Amino acid sequence: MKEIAKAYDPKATEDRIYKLWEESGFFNPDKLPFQPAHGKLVKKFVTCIAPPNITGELHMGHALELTLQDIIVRLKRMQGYKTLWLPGTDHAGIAAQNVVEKQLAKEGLTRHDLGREKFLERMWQWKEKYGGIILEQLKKLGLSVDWTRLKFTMDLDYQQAVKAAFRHYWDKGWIYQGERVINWCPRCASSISDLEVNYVPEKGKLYFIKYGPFTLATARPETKLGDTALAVHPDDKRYHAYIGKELEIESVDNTLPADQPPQKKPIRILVVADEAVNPEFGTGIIKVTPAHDLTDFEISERHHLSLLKVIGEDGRMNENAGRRYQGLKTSQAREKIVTDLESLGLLEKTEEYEHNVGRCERCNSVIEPLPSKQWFLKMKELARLARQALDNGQVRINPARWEGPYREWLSKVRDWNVSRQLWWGHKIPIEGEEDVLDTWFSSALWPFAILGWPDQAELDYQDYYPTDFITSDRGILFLWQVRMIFSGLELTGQVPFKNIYIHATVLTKAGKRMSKSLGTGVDPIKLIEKYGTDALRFGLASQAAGLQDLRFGEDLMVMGKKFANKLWNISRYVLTKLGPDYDWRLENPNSEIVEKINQLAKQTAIKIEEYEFASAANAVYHFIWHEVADQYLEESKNKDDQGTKNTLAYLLLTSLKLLHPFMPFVTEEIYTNFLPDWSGKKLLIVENWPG
RNA sequence: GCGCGUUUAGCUCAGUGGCAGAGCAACCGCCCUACACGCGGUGGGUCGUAGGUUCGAAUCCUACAGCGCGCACCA
Repeated sequence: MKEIAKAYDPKATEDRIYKLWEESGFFNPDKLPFQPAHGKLVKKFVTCIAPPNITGELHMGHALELTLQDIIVRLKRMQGYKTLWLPGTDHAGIAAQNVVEKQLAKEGLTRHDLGREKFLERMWQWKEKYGGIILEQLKKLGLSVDWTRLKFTMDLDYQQAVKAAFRHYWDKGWIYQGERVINWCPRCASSISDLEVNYVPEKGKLYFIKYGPFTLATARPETKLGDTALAVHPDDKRYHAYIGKELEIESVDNTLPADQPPQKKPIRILVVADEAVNPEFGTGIIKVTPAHDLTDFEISERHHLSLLKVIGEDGRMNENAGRRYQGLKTSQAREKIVTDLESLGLLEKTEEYEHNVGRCERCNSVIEPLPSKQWFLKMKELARLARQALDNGQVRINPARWEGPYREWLSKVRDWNVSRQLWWGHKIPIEGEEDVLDTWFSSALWPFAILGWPDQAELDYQDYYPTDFITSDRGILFLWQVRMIFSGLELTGQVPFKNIYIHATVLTKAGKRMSKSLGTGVDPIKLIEKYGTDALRFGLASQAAGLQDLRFGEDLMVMGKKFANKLWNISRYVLTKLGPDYDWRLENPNSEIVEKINQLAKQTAIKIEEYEFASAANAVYHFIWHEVADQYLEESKNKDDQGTKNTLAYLLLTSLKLLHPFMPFVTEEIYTNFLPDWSGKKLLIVENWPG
């Protein structure tokens, strides 16, 4: 028997043990010592690594998510399931491109200076470097993923999947090109998704402008130049007489040069009735600027109004704004037109006002809604499929409270703008088309694209699709999970996974969001260096209770570290007590505490499967520490009979198994390196789950 | 505006109808040959507020408040 150190040392252990697992091949389900002949279901797990962030480092949210997933994966493997967890990275279109563009900016360059080809080379270099760092960090977390199947969303075979999916939608007639109002980021020079716009409250002004007989309130007077109608609520009696009429009103003459004094100009404008107008707000009448407001655009579609684009994709007023305003930034144009209206007596008053301004999630620029020629995917049928999957129980969301938002999102979803004016991504597979697809279009194919789809004869696809489970942060339920569900249903005829677990959000001790830019981020790798991976994993799991967000403090790490050490010393004691000649080939001994730990094993498995991680972790902690160590071990000190020895051996072995999903390193280290060899001993990672 | 979550010991949180719990922190005593990353012990809570249901409420219902979040609006 080897000499066992007095304290557990994660640093001397973790990398060595991880290598042992990798060399064993057991992360690969096809190489497991058991194959599914023994009648159990083939069980699969598939996940994607969330897109790398700016620095390419994992954050605490990843650490929690991946730990919980690995707990389930390891449990399932020990239960004898053929278990696959396939690692990979996402090319993260706009986010990744922005990072590299920022790098370039430091060198005084833009992507246009490099040209498309050179720029993409830079992107690939960046991907190799930071994608690689992320993958190393996954190993540090101890994740039991199958590295032989590593995927990237721009691998060649993945590109084939993207093309096949696009082709499928195209053949169905669901892809169309349209000049529609979308969220435009002038800095990224691309359309962005509704979900990537952050609305932040900002102080602004509300301008009350005279429109003939009415006074209208607007926060964006410069869009007045793009007005094509006025709108009131159909039930608003105040304005019944005007509905359907075309009014002649005074406006500002935008054809004059900027340096001349402003003059009035008569314009004609139609009044329409539309439900979208809130009669309570302001004067109950709105100006309709279809080109630069999403709501207005929808009103214009209902009433077949024309669309006048006055703001260009560079965020400046264009030729339609008239030569008086052309070329000005929207903020400058706003000042100018307010001054003009004021001197013409068309501005009634100005009020201070707090409203929400849409900003680009990636670069914080103010979003300009504007009409743009983009590719769209019709969502009606896809949304129906996704809703149906939840209704008929094909897919379950846990905690169930997320079902409401899921349904709500689907009921309101607009057609999906799938084109992006970026360089980094999947090119839209249409002749002569320069744009790329929204990152989420390819991410939506992940569970089946990684298994060989569209080639349905592919063995992995046949063996491992559909998958069973995915876990995720709440933030990407709509961006990702919903889209995987409808893509899976439409393209493969099956839900891509049966269960979604939405885990808690990791907050700072003060209850704030963890964010690198706010300086409230915590680096899990640093915690691992300080406390060990097992401590981090156990600390997180012991607080992962589902509904409640997790306020993170290092005391959790302390608890985990102490517990790993406690287990280590329980092992030292038991091994010393049993001595080198003890015969480990034994059946379950009969005793009360053996009954109890077997029960605990059953309960623990059930709790993990029901995502009761904290409850599972704490029950195991309490039992091992207080019942096994404080009571049984203490009592055993005065005993020397065979029954006690057998019980001690069984308790140790079972404790290692129970804790292995939570604390894989210390348990495997004790099992493989300190337990004597006996027939039937293998790696703990593929030991059978007790009970 | 609509909705969701949350409020329990100094801190972070379990506990979902039957005597208030854990970890950390605090205090007292212990290096007892597995572990001082430990052992034994102590103190500490009107379970957010008000009402209701019940033999019995931290737990179920209603209202209110604080904190957090989602969706919508954002003219």
